[in-house]
Amino acid sequence: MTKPSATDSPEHSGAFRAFIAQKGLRATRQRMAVFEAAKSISGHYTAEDLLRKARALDRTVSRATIYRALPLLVGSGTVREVDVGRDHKYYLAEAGGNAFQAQLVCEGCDTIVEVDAPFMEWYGKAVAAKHGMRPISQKLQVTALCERCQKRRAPRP
Amino acid sequence: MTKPSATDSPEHSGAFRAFIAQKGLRATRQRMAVFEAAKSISGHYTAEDLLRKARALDRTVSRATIYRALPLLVGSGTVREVDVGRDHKYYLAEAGGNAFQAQLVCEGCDTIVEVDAPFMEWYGKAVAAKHGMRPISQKLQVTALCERCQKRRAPRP
DNA sequence: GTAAGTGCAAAACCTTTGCACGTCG
DNA sequence: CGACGTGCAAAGGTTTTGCACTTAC
Repeated sequence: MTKPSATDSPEHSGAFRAFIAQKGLRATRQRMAVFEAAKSISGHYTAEDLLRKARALDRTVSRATIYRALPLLVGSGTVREVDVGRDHKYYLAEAGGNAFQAQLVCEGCDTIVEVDAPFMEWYGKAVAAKHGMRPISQKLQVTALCERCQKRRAPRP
Repeated sequence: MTKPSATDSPEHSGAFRAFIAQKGLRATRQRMAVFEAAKSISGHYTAEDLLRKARALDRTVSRATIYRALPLLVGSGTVREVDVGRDHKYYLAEAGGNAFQAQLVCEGCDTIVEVDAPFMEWYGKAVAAKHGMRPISQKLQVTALCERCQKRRAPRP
């Protein structure tokens, strides 16, 4: 049943290798381990999660290397950074389609749901333009309670 | 020319006094100084800014008191918290009209512009409902470059 | 060979918290 | 008086950084 997963396809690192080469950087063992780890995690994860995964591939990966590699992963489009104002940032493997996405965050369990919201992109650009500003990025975040958390916690008397 | 400002009207603290009394808390000298300071600052400010202003009114106000008072100011509707993912949070005296506002943030100088975006509120609620979640709050943030920063920094070769 | 990269540990940074003392009601 | 509030300073927790050693190219 398990059809060949894309996770272990070595050629997937091509774009990333090209990105770092073009910047005059080096494809070190640790860097590539972080890259592979980042691609292998599904859903949102923290820097600490990534460290664990990367260490499973290469024991020598340190926390500093994770934090130094993350901007490269983001810059190369491998990973997206998701900051929902929690104590730590989240990261997410970038899907193929680059549709603009909003984040639905459950206040009870911190679960994050990515939601396509193409209209937001248009709206954000319009707002920036109206103020004479050149738009760079936009972010819509909806805090809510998921079904499970609605039942678990009474909304307070 | 200077028409009587609302800043020094003592009765403006009424709502805040009622809020803390209703919670069984006390209207201490320091707490009220922080309140007055918060109302006197126009535009966005940090906790540190607030500390300076409050100390100008009452030298005994400490940083801890600022951080302990801020949730009360927010809870009473005196102040709005604005978190745009920078190193520190910003605060803003709550205006009368409670229209939903988006934040336009200049990436170059960190200036924040509040923009009315009532449609966003509706949109956020709809997104949450579509996923069976009960909406609590939403936040739209547009990162951009203001005119001055567009000229100052070349977009990098 | 040499400049970039790495691990380690300490630093940085805003914010929170423990404690003993003050003070509002 | 007694609980709530305060100042001080130290702790917290993620991310960054300085330094000497490695390593990719």
